[in-house]
Amino acid sequence: MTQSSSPGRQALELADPRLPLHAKLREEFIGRIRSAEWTPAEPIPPESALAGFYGVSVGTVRRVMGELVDQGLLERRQGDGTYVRRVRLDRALHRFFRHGTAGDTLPDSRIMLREVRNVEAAVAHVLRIAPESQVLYLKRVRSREGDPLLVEDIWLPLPRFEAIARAGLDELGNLLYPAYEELAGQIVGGAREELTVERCGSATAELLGCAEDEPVVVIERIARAHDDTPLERRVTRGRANTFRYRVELT
Amino acid sequence: MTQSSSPGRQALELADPRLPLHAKLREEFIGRIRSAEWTPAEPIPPESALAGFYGVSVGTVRRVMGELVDQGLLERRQGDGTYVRRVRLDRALHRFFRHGTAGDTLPDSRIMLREVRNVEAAVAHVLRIAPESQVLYLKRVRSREGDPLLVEDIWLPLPRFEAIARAGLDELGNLLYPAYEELAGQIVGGAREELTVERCGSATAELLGCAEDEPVVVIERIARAHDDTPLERRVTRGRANTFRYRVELT
DNA sequence: GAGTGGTCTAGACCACCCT
DNA sequence: GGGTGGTCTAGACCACTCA
Repeated sequence: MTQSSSPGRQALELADPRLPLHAKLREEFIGRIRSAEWTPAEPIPPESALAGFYGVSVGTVRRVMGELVDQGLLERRQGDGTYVRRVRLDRALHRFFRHGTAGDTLPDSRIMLREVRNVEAAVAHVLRIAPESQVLYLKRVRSREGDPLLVEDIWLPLPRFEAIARAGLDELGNLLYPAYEELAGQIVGGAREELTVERCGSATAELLGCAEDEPVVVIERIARAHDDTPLERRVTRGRANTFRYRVELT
Repeated sequence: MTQSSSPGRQALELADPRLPLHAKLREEFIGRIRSAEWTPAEPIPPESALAGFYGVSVGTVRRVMGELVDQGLLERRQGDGTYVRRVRLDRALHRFFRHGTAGDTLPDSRIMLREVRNVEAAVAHVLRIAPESQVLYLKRVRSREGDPLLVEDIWLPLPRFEAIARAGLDELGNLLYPAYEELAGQIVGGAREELTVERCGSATAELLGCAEDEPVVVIERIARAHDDTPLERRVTRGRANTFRYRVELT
């Protein structure tokens, strides 16, 4: 603590000096995640190394790590290391569409359309890209046991996702986010979803096999990188009578 | 640590001895909350006292307290004490009904009907009471700026909530949970909510001032005490086109 | 001013994963 | 066996709240 010129002390002073140590450390760690200096691909440095580097005790590092784990940014694996966590979509709203007796099996997905387009104004706005940009548009239908369950519209900014435009449709498979990471090097760090209800349009009605005025649940998602760059715009629709969302209040 | 006969050691051995100390302590503390030995009305004993009583270090007590705070069971007030937390309904689903330009102001509520009834089978089941029981039924309309926004059906088991049946309607006021605690001594510790969509029935349509086939969002709630006893069944309905629910995924 | 929770340290020992 | 995270201790000092 007398070594005021150690590298760690120096780095942490960038934050408000009135903040407690653990708060400064947290800012520091979040910065490394945002800047993609730490990625899910490999473990971050061990707690003892970080403590030494920043000139703080291991207990303080552990405390901050624990907070970031609780917050969902990091993931600890005992005996192995601590990793930046991949986004977990267990709680994504579309998982609350239920269909018949089907359990938690993943629906099959089929990409009906993939094309490069000029971006619509509303999509450009939420993706925070220029109005004259181009985007990759995907239309996808997810079904269970042959019955259509969900219809999805997906917009990806170009050229960031050019690899997805070029990839074979079989390479994209059932889950898109791993493909974003492996093919385009884009790591999704989080997402916001909004649920509304509307009456089914004719196009959606045909794909879902339902009446035109039947209520549908609409889930609008914006997925972002750890540094908050919008990565994907997605709108998912499914029949409202197959939807049941559960939440615990404490 | 050599005092194996201290009162604390004894008490903690009730749990699985292979469990780490902090896990046993957590079970112990949760037990005291469930049994209502600790209530929101007064602070729980200070950390130092608990550490002494159980024969563990303050750090271990602090760790467990922190976990219970994160989990929403406890609430710390620096310089004052630690309290059992009252349930927080900030995230209750009905708060995502939006109406015109109105901000976050609480809607006015009006109790249209209050009566003692024989319980319906479905309600008896979720309240876990006998099928021949009686319940207190409330019908409530919540409005903003004079426009009806939500219609609520509420069932409370008797005789547990007899005080609510006898109270003046003005004593119940806008918020029911404080009334449950103050008048009937029933402390709500948590709740589960489920969201579905249905078409508006004629009775609800009249109260909400909308068309009969218009989609409505239905929120079914079961509120429970800390010991898991079901306390309240509530069904809330509002027009689906005023509903927008937002969730962050991490 | 007394008592509470909040911060931070230093270090011992354990449990787990890898190769 | 060597390194990682996990548990637990003991104690110093600070910041806040309340009477």
